[in-house]
Amino acid sequence: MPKEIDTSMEQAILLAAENLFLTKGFAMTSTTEIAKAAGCNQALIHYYFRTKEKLFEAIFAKKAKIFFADFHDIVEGTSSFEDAITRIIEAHFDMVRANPQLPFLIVNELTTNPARIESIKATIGPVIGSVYAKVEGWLEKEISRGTIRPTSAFDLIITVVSLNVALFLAAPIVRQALELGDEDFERFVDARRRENVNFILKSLRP
Amino acid sequence: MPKEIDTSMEQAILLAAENLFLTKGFAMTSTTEIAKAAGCNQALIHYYFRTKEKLFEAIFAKKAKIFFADFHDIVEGTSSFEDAITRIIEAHFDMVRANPQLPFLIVNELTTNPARIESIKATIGPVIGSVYAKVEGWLEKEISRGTIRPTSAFDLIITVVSLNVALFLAAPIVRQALELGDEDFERFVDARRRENVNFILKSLRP
DNA sequence: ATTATCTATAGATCTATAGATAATGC
DNA sequence: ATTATCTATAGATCTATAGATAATGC
Repeated sequence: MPKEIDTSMEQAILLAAENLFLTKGFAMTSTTEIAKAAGCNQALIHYYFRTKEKLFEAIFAKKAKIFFADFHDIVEGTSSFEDAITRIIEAHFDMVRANPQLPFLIVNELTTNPARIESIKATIGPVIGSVYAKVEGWLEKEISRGTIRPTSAFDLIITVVSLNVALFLAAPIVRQALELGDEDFERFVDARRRENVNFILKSLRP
Repeated sequence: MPKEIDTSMEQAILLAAENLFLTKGFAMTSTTEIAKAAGCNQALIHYYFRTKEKLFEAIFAKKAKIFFADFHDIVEGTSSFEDAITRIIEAHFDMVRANPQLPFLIVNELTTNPARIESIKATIGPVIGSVYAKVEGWLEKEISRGTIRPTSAFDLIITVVSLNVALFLAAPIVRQALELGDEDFERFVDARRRENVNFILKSLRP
């Protein structure tokens, strides 16, 4: 027996707000617009969330957590180093691909409102810390074995995230500039997924 | 005899608007705010630029051109391939570093207002095309010589831009999360400049 | 005379709240 | 009784324009 879908208006507001914030950012989205998309009047948003800011924070915290987490599961069950690195790059890539507007939202809101960084630090700090420790352990072992060149976990992680995230930040631009249809665009993304893995593995050779 | 600095109010408005748009984006900046920063009243902005949108476009077109251009000069006077690639990566990096908020503005405005992409395509298209052709020529020669592994100019360019730009998009976040002071941050940026070049050169080995 | 700058204001938002009414749970 | 939803509106913007005044160039 599947759980009933929550059709409460509170959920409808959250969903509508999520979509709008993701595509237009905080400043460009009005509560009137959210209400219209959710199918209620504008006052109800304040009944449930008190302010637009609080509504945003509820969504942002949840989304940021999704974006930065999910690694614990991936990092488990490693075989060879190459395999482990490949899987972690691909997992990160797939997560960004499943939430393609999220990097934009995160960059946008953390840049324009730095105070938010502190508030999500407590949530995501431990996750990043644990991934970092794991990657560092792998690297040290492989470097001492001579199977890869000396590299810091810090630089490797920044490189992975940069390559994966930049693609989706630039996606709307690349897509329109190159006039790619849906299929062409998917092919392009697939190719870059392989290329990112390839690039990183090649760069790690001793 | 140095040329007189243009102290006209029109220039003051452009400058003030540039700073504000770069740090806060289009939507979050009001014309009242711009006027205050420029030292005039809000009506004068409309006297010179008619609408806030047109003022933004004047700034955006100029900045986007700076950002995408500047390569012609760099690409000239090449020696070895490795040297040429190194210089082009570093030149791009330095350009982003000199305009660290620009990637944010470009991503922000081209994502929320895709119509703008068309309008800057004519300006930057030729620049990119010429860089692309040059890089492609280099790659073909080196690949046939066996000095680098097979790679497309397209992928290489995307990789360079991704690594260089992502750093500055994430800079405010990284900086606050890691609690870096000005000096620490500069060291971090310098290290990444070397690492980006290093990473790309290593990845190109046959 | 022409151009630059100002004051004042219209008209269109937008967020948030007060207070009325409808729906729900005991 | 309590919770959910609505209507109406206050108060604070914000962009853009009209029309007055000051500065400049001939």
